Amino acid sequence: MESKSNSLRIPTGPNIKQAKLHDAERKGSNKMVLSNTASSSPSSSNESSSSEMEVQSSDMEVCQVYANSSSSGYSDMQSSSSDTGKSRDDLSDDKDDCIPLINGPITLSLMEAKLWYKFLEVGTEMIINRTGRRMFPYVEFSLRGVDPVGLYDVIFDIIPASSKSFKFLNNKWIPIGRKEEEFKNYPFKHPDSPRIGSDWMTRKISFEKVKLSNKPGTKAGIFTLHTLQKYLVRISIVKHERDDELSVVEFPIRATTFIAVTAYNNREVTKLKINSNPYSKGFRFPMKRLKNHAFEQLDAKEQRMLTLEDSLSNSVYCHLKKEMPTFPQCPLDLSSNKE
DNA sequence: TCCACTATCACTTTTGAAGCGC
DNA sequence: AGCGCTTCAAAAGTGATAGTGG
Repeated sequence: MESKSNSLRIPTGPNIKQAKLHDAERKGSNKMVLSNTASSSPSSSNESSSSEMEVQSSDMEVCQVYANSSSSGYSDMQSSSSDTGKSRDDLSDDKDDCIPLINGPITLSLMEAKLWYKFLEVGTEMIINRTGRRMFPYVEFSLRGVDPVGLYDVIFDIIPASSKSFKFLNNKWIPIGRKEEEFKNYPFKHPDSPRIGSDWMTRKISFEKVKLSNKPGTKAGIFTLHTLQKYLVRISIVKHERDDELSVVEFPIRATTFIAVTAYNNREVTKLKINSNPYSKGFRFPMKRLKNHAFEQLDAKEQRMLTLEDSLSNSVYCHLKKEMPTFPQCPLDLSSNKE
């Protein structure tokens, strides 16, 4: 077990506990709660003990999702994403979605579950490239039910979600053939690991800076994936026991299932990313870009032909207007638009 | 010809150093 | 000297797009 590096291997063997999760699931939540039950499953321990293990779609059904009745929408995304130093009381607004047991079942509350589900409904795509591309949405969660004085590592991993590779045909992803053999990836330990349980429970745990690549490498926090294959995120809570042994509870998060691509295939995914990712604000007003660049390169006749109406009818902005007819529900951050 | 992939572009946000006042 | 605030430029992020190559 390597303690200093962020790269490590999840131990295998009888100490691994697969999180046994209920099958209830409700959508529309802005947060998702995964909870293990008190008992571990011997039959599942062997199957889940290896990071190389392939998780079939049926395995994902063990994920439990509780609903959050308070849906905060787009405006909450940025405010919640950057705050990792909240006190326990500050996190108490999570209680509707958690089983607030100390020393009881471990509970993991995924933030932005509503956003994750929006992507999941259209088929989440994550861009991968040579240098590594960040995930968006990224994985952030709070933890409950761990031993307050126990020492824990929190580990992020990406595992296959299907034995197939996929192709985008007729506006949907369809399975074709078998997937390629997986690259060797090492689980990524949270930089703050190890910490005692009470520390983990009083903060949001974020893996914002994890990157996805299609070029094999050994840099911590960059996962090498195959394009057109389906993956999902698995979080492991590793407890350091007294006798130097480790016990692990794993949370494969079905809502994070995505297909790795080098360019977006589904226009709906692109629109969702532009709407919700702060770095993509530059694409929310395509007329501005058109005016500044391509438009200037046209001659006068072409400029006249390319009217405002024509360009708007093909723009992302137009799609947004159709989907968001009432201004207050518009996800665009108009206040930050200098023009 | 098709399509996955790459490099580059213009844009925004984030970050950190520098400057300033108290 | 130390602290807090503001400003500004560089770095790092985004999707779009044209070109490349298998």
